[in-house]
Amino acid sequence: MPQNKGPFYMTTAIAYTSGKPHIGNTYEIVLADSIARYKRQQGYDVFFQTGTDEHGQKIELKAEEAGITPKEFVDNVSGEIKRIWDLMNTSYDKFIRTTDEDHEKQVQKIFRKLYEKGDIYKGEYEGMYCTPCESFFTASQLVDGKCPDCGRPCQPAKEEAYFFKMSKYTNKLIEHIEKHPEFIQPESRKNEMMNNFLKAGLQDLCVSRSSFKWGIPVDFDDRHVIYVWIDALTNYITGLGYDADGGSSEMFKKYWPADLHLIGKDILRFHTIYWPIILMALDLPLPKQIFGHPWLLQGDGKMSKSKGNVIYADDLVDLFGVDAVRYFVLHEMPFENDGVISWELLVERLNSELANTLGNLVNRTIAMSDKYFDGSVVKTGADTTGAGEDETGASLDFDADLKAVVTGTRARVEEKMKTLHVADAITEIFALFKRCNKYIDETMPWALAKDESKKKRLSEVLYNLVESITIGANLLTPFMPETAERILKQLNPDNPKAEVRDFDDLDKFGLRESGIKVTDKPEILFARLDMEEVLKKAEEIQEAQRTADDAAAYPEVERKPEITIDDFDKIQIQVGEVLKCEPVKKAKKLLVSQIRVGNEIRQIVSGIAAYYKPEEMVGKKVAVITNLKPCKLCGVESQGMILAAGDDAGNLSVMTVDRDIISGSEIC
RNA sequence: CGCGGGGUAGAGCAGUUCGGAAGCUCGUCGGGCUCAUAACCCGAAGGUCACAGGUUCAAAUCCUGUCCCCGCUACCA
Repeated sequence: MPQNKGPFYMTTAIAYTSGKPHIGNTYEIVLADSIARYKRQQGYDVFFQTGTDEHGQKIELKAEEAGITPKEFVDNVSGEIKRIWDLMNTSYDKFIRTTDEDHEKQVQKIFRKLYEKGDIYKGEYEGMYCTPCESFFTASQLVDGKCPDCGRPCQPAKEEAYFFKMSKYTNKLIEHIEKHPEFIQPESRKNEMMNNFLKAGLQDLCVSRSSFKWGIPVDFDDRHVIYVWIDALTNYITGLGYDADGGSSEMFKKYWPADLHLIGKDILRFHTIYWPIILMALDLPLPKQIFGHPWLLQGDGKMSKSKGNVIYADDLVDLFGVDAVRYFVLHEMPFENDGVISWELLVERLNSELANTLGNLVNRTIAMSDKYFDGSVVKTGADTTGAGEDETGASLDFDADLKAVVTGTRARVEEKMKTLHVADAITEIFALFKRCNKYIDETMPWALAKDESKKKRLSEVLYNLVESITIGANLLTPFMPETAERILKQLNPDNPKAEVRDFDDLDKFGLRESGIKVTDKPEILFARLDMEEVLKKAEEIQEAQRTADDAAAYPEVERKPEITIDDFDKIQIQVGEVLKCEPVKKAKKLLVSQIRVGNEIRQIVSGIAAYYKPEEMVGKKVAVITNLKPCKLCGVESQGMILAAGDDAGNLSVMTVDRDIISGSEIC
């Protein structure tokens, strides 16, 4: 056993249970798993936690649509997520659910503790309120002065809510981040957080909701449920057995603070600002590192169900196998930038790296051992030491060169993994396998086999190969555990465990016992796949998705309550002619138009810059709401609103009149 | 003048900290080999290192300016 290097606690984000995770979500758990396995291999006492985040209004609504209780809904989805995590062969030690009883209990205690401490206070949430939705929105969330969810008008209102005093801890957090440059990774993300939030000053955070019920109630005020921040983020400590009243478990004492929170770059703010501040308020040490990984994106445009191009892990596993999918997502992801996945790329990688380089190497090595020595790989000592150089000056000491590459790989992998450059670490391991292929070419075992006097040399060559592959397979274990195991099993079918090495020994050459037999039935590790066949199957999968989601191809619009003609009559819509249109400075999405409505000229700001060029707008006769209260957007006054239709796929069309009609005409 | 990242061969990327012969993987072409999964090995072609200036014996790398892409932030009445 390797020596114990101490505890190592790492987590992934907990997945939100609103639907089945696609391959992009799955990437995170595989990345985390490879790190966890690697750390274990190095000798750390790893605790690896993942799980699901199950509360909130969205889930309440989805459950209602499905006609089941929220709990039934999240049980389903959480089960599905866990199934996919298991399918990907991930070695988490704990799968926490925010609906777990002990988690809920602790969250209530934490909330109470912070309240008693004065860091959470009861205040008034001021904002725009949508009565039917029972929801508050900030002025900036409103869409044309109306509820962004249902589109009905909102009124300014106040409501009781609990707030967390973020501002109290801002300076302390800034100090911490500056003192610990490794705290937020990659570094570019750190700058975003510092510049966009911390230096600008933090507002107090609203940590309760009374607009929905599906959450953990505040135990001393059950009209409120605890909002996501304290509910979800605290899973990292409740999962270990933290107790706000001082009765924390031994596990907690051993593993906290976490060594690594692995999360998507989209939720960095919550993990690098809110979470550390919550911990400070609880007088707990901060996690050592938060790594915001990039995203795995679809090659051909954005993933959407209606396009039928969502890639799910289980479809990929069916076609390629678990380790090929693991290899792909781990190896194809750049460190800071988003990576791309497509069926074509998968096939290409599988064929060239997994089948050709690795699979074929193992196969040919075993085949030769069987053919020439009946599988018995004996170390004879007939090496190339002192072989000198060829006429071009290149070394003929192939063995020394091979061994140098093989034994040096561990250090190179360590170097890359130190900074979580997983893809680069894998590249190093494959360089080892490539070197083996080259060694075969250099030594030409088939030629040695023809000369009885070179039998000893041939045996040594095969031993060196088997030993090199053994080391490579051991290094590969964290990333492709199943494959590594299959390789070792073929190299020593009677006692594969004997070939599992301590990490510390992976820079030593020659530990394999001489004379062990390799398998006499080599199996194909990765079969080459035919691109056309795969694409055909991919098309079938996509077709099935489209069919299943035909209904979803049309936008789902939430029904608004019935209104009378009098209600409608309150809104004045008129035809307006766009005279002039230009971008709003300092705003990417806004255009400001001068619009003739009858005999007056209105200035109207619209969020359509992504869809229309200013010159395209000029001359259009559009529908304009003319009795909307004026307001300022990005410092520019808007006196009304242009009507437009938008769909989920990101298309937008302004409403125009289809015959010539004079500007100012009323629309009703 | 909001903040940050990026623009290097057909594709995907490294190299920029600290200037010193432009590299890796895939693809293409040519050769070698036949143990092996039409696999493996070697070689070649292919780049004004976004653009324009500057510093230097020497710039992908440092400085100045410009253009383009992508995040984050804000405004989507």
